[in-house]
Amino acid sequence: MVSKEEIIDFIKNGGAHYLNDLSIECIIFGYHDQELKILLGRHSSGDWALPWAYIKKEETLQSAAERILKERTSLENIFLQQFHTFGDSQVRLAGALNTLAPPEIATEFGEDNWLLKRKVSVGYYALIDYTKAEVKAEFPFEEFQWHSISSVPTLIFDHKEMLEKALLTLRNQIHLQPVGSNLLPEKFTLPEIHVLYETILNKTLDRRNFPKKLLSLGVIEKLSEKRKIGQHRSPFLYKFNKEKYGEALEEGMVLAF
Amino acid sequence: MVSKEEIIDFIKNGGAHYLNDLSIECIIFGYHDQELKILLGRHSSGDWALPWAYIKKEETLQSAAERILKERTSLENIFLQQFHTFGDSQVRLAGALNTLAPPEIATEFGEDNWLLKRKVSVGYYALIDYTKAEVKAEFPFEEFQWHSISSVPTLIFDHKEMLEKALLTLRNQIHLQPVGSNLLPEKFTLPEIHVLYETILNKTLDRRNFPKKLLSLGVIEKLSEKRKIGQHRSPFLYKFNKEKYGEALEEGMVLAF
DNA sequence: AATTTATTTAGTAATATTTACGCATTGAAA
DNA sequence: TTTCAATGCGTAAATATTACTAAATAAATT
Repeated sequence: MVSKEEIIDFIKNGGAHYLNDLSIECIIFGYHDQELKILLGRHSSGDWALPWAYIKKEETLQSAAERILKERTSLENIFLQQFHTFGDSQVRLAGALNTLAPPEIATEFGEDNWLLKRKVSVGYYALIDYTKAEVKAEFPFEEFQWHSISSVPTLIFDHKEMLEKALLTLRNQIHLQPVGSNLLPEKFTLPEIHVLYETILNKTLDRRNFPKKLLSLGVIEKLSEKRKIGQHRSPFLYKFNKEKYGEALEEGMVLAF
Repeated sequence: MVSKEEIIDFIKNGGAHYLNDLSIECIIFGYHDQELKILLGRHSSGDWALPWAYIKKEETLQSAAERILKERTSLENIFLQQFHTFGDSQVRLAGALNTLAPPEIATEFGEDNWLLKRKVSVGYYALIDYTKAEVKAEFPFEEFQWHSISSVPTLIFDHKEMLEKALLTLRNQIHLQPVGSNLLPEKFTLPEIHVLYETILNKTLDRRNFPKKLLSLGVIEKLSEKRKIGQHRSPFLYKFNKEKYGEALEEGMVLAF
């Protein structure tokens, strides 16, 4: 909970502590019920947005992104990737992007207030285990919610474009690095990872051929354990082979889907 | 040619015209004599660096990068790709990165001069036809020279890391998009494109199988024209199929090498 | 003029991977 | 007991990749 005095102080004096020309936006992907989801926050104005924050003058980009992530989800040591820096949209160039700094701020705090300056944004995306995230909001957000990427509400600023670019990057990256270790629980089924890949790639993959590919790489291993799913045959559980997965992340691979 | 007065004005008052927390660095790749080369500039201090500049407050990132490129090579409408934003190295955090602003500037122009502030850098790489570049220098550089990527001089700031990251990005990207259209002349030989790919990938590709791959994609086409190379069999010339090449850039492809 | 040298062209064959697809097993609901 | 549908477990054909040799070429050398 942030008091009004703290908000005013932030607006007036924050420019001395934060980089004035930059912000960080974080696209937080989770996976649940065979849907890729993103974490969105609602401003007090009612607008939905990606998680974002300013960068402290002495803070690295990476640690700033990690801070945002921890503040929103309570998670640490998770997969976090810088993907693009945005600064060219009209909304960013105009410098009128900040719901913290409505028009009246120009009269109350001066036209050269740091919040009225153009903000270039360094975009990161994170892949997290949905079940482990403890979502929490704080100023300037009132609440956060998970949304399926197939039903994203209207987003402010250029956040729609940012989300699209993050998805495109993830979609391309999937050919060069395996994905899933961060999004799935430790033990998962073939249908779960299958649908995850189909969701990211936005295409249909043959249910009988797809597992052969991952197994031939050695990034996943079959367990003897099964999961009861009700009135159908119980699927086997699988886990990631940390060593092979790590090698595939490190050295790259090229997978056509 | 920039006068001393202009330099002083730039140092004193540039902060009102340029983003204070950001710069742009440009890795300009060319290809010549079967070597990948980069364009480097020498500061008056003797240090070698990547081409870089500040971003005007009203300038988009893309047009700033295009401006740097045109100023250095006289070229327009060329392949230019943002690849990573850098800000976390000690040299950048310390804010002591600028050879324009040596220690005495803190006394002469004040410790809060815009040039002494930390600069986060948005990195772009360009792929240009070496034969078309008209290289020219201006303040703060004294001269520019092409260097083979296998014999790069010591670079200031974190420019070595930036170059490495650009190469890595290019190396990864080559699996998702064809490369060469920007680096090779309109007509080229198989050995030329073969060595280009080998140089970027840093691995050996079979001389007999490699062309079949590009031909099977349809991105290159064989001409009936040959190029005399002296005391050996004249190789055929090839050209890019603009349509197929454009499709491969647009829709992506996945090529293992 | 013949021979040499080395680059390039033009393949073939073996192997690996991908693609397409069907049938059997399973397990709760009907 | 039967039904339904998800999952497991394949096989076969098509395609791509990999490994590699020999022929053609063209100026230099003898």
